[in-house]
Amino acid sequence: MTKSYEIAKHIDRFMRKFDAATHARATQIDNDKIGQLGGLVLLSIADLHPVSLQELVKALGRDKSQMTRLVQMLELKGVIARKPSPTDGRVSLLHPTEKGCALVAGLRQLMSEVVDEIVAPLPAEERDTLARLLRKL
Amino acid sequence: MTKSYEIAKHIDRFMRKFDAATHARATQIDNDKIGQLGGLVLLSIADLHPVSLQELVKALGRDKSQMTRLVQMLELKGVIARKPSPTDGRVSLLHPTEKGCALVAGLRQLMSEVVDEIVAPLPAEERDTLARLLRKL
DNA sequence: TTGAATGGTGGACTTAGTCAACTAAAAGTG
DNA sequence: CACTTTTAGTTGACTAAGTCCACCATTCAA
Repeated sequence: MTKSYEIAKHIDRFMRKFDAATHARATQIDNDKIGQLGGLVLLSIADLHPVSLQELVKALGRDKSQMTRLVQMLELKGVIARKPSPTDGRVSLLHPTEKGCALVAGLRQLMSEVVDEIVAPLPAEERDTLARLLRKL
Repeated sequence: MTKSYEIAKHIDRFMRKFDAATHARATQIDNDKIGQLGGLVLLSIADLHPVSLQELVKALGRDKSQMTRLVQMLELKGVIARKPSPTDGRVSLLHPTEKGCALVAGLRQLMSEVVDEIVAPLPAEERDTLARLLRKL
């Protein structure tokens, strides 16, 4: 019987490994220094655009004030832009710029590599299982 | 075919969920404000003691300077103590105090609850699979 | 139409994480 | 043995991430 709290440690180590691996490679591609989280936000915007700040907050589970500042930073660096929502005067809809799209392509590539690398010790079948389980949660 | 970088997002969401759940409950038990990471370190010390700082660094994948300060904080709060290693004049070996042990019991309980809760949507069999896969990585 | 809910912003703060410089005790090598 | 190199740990200074709260402006609902 596995002590259930051991899972927490496994997850923590897994995450650290992931962070370390992305961080190590990111310097080559992250010329604008949008950072780890900035990259994640950019990827989400690319996937969901046009998307509101609130939707990003829900998708990524971060605080809205944090998201405000991340989005401002991304806008400043010119990788995303916003235009006012036609139906709601409060929201602006976010979308990647051309520059942003180029970066997104690189990030996706990088992410895939890192994931593949970390998940390498698992046979293909178990890899799929892991992905499926994570998706379920 | 799942885009492999999607896994990264799943993992991120999973972690956020986990953090939120522990954070929400921790306030009830964490009277000394040792914090999220402090709790993790304390748990590791309880599992591995007597343990050196260096071993903790490896076990948790954090920076050694960060670990120094976390350990200092835990010592200050009286949940762990250190005694010099008899065989190596550089290292001090860490172990939980009585107070620390009591806290550890609570933390383990809390962790288990959170894990169980998050993993609840999975049937028991898949839960085991997930634990096994994480352990492999 | 007024009052509550929602989307977003800003300030101030705590916790995490990183990097480099530094001490002191091992450990390896001639 | 004297020497260099490693290793364990500490400190300072800094950046990134996360939290909490007060605050507008718009929209929605009684």
